[in-house]
Amino acid sequence: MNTPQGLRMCPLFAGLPEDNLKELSTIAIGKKFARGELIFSDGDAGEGFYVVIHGRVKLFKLGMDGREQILHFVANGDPFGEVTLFSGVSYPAFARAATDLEVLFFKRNDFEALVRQDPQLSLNMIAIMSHHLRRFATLVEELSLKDVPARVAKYLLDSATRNGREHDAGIEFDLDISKTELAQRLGTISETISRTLGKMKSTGIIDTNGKKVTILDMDTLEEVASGLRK
Amino acid sequence: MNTPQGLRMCPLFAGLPEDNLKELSTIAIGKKFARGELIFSDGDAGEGFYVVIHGRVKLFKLGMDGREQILHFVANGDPFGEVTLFSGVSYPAFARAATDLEVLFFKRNDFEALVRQDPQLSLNMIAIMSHHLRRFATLVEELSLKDVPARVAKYLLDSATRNGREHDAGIEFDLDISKTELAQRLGTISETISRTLGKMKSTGIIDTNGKKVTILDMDTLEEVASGLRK
DNA sequence: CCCAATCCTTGACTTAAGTCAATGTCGACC
DNA sequence: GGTCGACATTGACTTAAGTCAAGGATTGGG
Repeated sequence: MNTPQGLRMCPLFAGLPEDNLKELSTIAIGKKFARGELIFSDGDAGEGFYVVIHGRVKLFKLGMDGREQILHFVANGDPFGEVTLFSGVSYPAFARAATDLEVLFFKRNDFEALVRQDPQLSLNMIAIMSHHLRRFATLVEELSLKDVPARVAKYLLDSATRNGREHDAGIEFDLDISKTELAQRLGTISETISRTLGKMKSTGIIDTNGKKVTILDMDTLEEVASGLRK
Repeated sequence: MNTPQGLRMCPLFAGLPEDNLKELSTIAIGKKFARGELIFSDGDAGEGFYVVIHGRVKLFKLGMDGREQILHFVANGDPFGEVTLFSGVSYPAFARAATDLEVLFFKRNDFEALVRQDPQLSLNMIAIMSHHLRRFATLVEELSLKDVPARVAKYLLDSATRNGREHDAGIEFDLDISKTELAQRLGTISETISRTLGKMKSTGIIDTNGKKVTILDMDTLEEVASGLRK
C-alpha cells in the first residue's frame, strides 16, 4: 500500500502524476496501532498527518466527566489530523484506533513542499476539508437543534440508505458501530440509546436483533427524523 | 476595495503576486445587502463564494421550531460559502447580513482556474478551512459536553482576552453581539442566558450594565468555564 | 464448556434547561 | 418628548434526558 499504485487508491492522492506519487511513497512512514491504542491526544503538538491504510479510527472530544463526543470515524483511504498542516501546531481532538490499524504518517515539512508544487494535491486537500466542514455543520445542527430520537432516526435512515437490503418485512442492515459508539456519535449516553430503540421497537417502527436492524415503517421513521413526530 | 491593493487585506489573498490580484479584481462581483437580508439559504445551489468587505454575516442552521444555531460570524476580510467550491453544489447553512453589508462574490468557475495556478492561493484556502475545522471541533465539544454556564463563562473569558480593558474592579468589555445572538451561538435560548448571567452577577463573579460586562472574579469564572464549578 | 470482561438493558429518580406568559427596558424614529 | 418594535428579564411550570444502580446478554480466550 506504500507504493504509488497503492496511494492512488486514496482520494487525497487521486489524479496525481506518477512522479509525485513516487515522491509521496518515499516520504510516507508506515505505522501500526493495536485496537484501543491512542494515536494522538487533543492538544498534542502536530508533527504531521495520517492516512488510514487498513482499519478504522475514532476522532473524539473528551468531557470533564469522561464522556466522549465522537466527531467522526475515518477508515480506509481517509486522511486525519490534516488540520495541523497549515493552521496551528496542535491536534484539535483525540484519535484512537477503533480496530487494529495500519496508517501512513506524513511529516508536515515533507508534505508541504509537495502541496506547493502539485495543484491537484492541494485541490484534493481542499475537497476533503470541504467535505469535513459539511459533516460538521450537520453534526452541529443535530446536537443543537434536534432531540435524541430524531438523531437516532436519522442515523438509522442513513444506514439503511448506505447498507440496507430489501427484506420481507422492510429494510434490513447491520449496525456498523456499537451502541456505545452510536451514543457517543449522537451526543448522548447508551442508556438513552437503549430506551429510544426500545420505544421504536415497541411502537412497531423498527425491529432489532443484536446488531441487526429492520426498518418496518419507513414513513414514520422519516417523520421522527425530521422532528414531525416524537 | 475591489482593487488589488484592497484585496491584499484579505487573508485569502495574502501573499499573492500582483498579476493574480489583478485577475481576482476583474472576476470579483461587488454586492450589497441590507441588515437582515438573506444572502443564501441552506440547500441553495452554490454558484460561488463570498468575501466580506464591510460588515458582518451570520451563518446559521435552522431547527423545526424556528430556533437558530449560529455556526459562526464572519466579518471584514473573511470568506464564506467557500465549501461549495469543491464539494457538492449546495450551501450547507443559511447566511444572513447581521449589519448593512458589502461583499465580493466569486463565481466558482472563474475562481477555480486561479486556484489551480497559484499555490499560495490554494494554501491560503487550506489554512482558512483548517481554521474553520478547528472552530467547529470546539463548537461540537461545547454543545455536547459542556453545560450552558460553562459555555457562557468561556465566551466571557474569550471576550475579555480579545477586547478586555483593565479596570478598577476587574476586566471590562462590551458584548459584541446581542443576548439573543449569544444564545444562538451557545446553543441555548435567551431566557437561559439572562438567568445564567443573572446568577453570575448575584454571586459576584461578574457585573453587567447593558452591553458592558465586568469580570470581578476571574478565577471563579475560569472554574465555571472548565466545569470545575457550577 | 466455563469464566471474565465488556457491553447492553431496565428502572427509579433527579436536574438542566426548555416552554409559556407577563412585564420591563432600550433604541430608533417622528 | 412620545411611541413603537425589538430585545431582555423574570417566574411558574414541564420535560427530555442524564445519573445511578442492578441485572442480563454477549463475546472472546483458555
